[in-house]
Amino acid sequence: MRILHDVHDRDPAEGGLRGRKKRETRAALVAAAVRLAAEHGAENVTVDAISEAAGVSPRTFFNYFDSRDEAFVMVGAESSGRVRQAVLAAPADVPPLAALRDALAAELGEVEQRHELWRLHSEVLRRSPHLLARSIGAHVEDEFMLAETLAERIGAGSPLFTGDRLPFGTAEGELRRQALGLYPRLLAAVGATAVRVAVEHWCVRQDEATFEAVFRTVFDHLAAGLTEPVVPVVPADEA
Amino acid sequence: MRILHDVHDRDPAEGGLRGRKKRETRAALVAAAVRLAAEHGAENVTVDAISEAAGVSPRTFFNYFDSRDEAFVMVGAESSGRVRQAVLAAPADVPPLAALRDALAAELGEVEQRHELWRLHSEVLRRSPHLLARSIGAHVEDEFMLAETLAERIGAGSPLFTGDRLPFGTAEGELRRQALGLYPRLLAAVGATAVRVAVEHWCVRQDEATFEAVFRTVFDHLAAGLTEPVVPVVPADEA
DNA sequence: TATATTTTTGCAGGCTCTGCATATTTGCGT
DNA sequence: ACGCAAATATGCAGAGCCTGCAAAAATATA
Repeated sequence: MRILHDVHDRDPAEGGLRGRKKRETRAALVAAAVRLAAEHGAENVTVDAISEAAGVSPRTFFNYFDSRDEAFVMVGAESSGRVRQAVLAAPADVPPLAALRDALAAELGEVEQRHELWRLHSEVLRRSPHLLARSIGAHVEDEFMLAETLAERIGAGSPLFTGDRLPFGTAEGELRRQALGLYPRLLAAVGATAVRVAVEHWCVRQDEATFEAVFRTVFDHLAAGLTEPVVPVVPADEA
Repeated sequence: MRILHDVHDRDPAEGGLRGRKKRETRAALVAAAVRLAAEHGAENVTVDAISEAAGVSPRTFFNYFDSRDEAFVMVGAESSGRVRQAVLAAPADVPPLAALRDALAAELGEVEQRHELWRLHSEVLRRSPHLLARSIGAHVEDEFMLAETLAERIGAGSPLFTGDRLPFGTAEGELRRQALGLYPRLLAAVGATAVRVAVEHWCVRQDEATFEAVFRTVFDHLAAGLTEPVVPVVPADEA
């Protein structure tokens, strides 16, 4: 099922010493970047400082990221794959939107507790809206891979799904993108948007409602066709 | 009703020579940037080249944009305001989602013909996915202003709407953002996402359907609560 | 151990972006 | 028309971002 595109298409789950060290270095760079940004403000953190904190040379930094800002934003890199896996694993009779909702909820629930790095990350994004914009754009690629997975889940039978990293921005990536239906694409994009809105809204009003409640409300709105709510959202009679 | 925040909060519709020249310069820079990018590829266009083509100094470029990429992305700057105006002008009995759909459709219809610059712009975004990501993030601010307008339209009665440029990334902007309800925020974000998906899908399959058809299909999906379509979207029996 | 492949690193150099001082332009009252 | 005040444009210096290239170090393989 997997397609080898060229020499650079190595096994992403490489188990050898090489792959392990690469993952460690990437994680170390992200952690250093986020921690330094949380302390000094993102715009005051240089590539040299991040590299030194991670124990590599400044030149190596750019072997891992295309720009400095990317290091501040690549915190949820592994989440994308787990969400796609959960979408595929959902029972067959669950409608697509619900499958997506549950997959996202499960991932967000885990992520919320597991890594304390996420708190710092959201802190950094709040203090640097410039990075929030960057973060949204950075996940466009994830969004399209999710669309492929949803297409497979629905049974649109995309034979193009491979599970490997999408060569975003390449001619071949464009070809695969073309073959995708409109509905899965929309579902993936709206799902990502829903998560973003829920997170933003909750970050700003943490004391008014739990994240789960906000998240569920958002997807209720979507399932209701975005009709105007007659009662203010999250009414008291929910209990 | 308007709130003066500080010295920099000038009248955006300034009619004098100053305001006119500023708008002209900004438009000249955007046009030069897009044209050069369409010809040589965005990554091969320097700030010096853009500035020279627009007839200003390189230093002046950065008085108008925070980064070089911003000039490639600021093509639809005036659209945002017209959409908000159209949302407010919709008849009172039109549901929010439909009002938003019609406002966006009207603007997209005008934009599609008026400026030939848009063709070049989409060309540039296709050839530089890096800029597509940037573009999405760049319109987060527009999205929030739209949310404010939708809140006013719905009658949630946001007394915070002022119509002026939102001071994005400032403490005061955060405060205004907090006071906004979840539903208008979601509606604005999903609307922007819908436009993006429709444009992306249509750009890639221009020969299969008109943009209006794709756009209408997307909003039909939204109104239907994103349920799985039983028939492939845009079925033949539509005619 | 010897060889091939991959990754890291240093270095040179161009480009991006900012702060500051200065010159130019515009708004406005006289 | 003239002059003052405010806004804008410009030049310059300097820090930082990012890339290509070639050599060195680390890793895989035989």
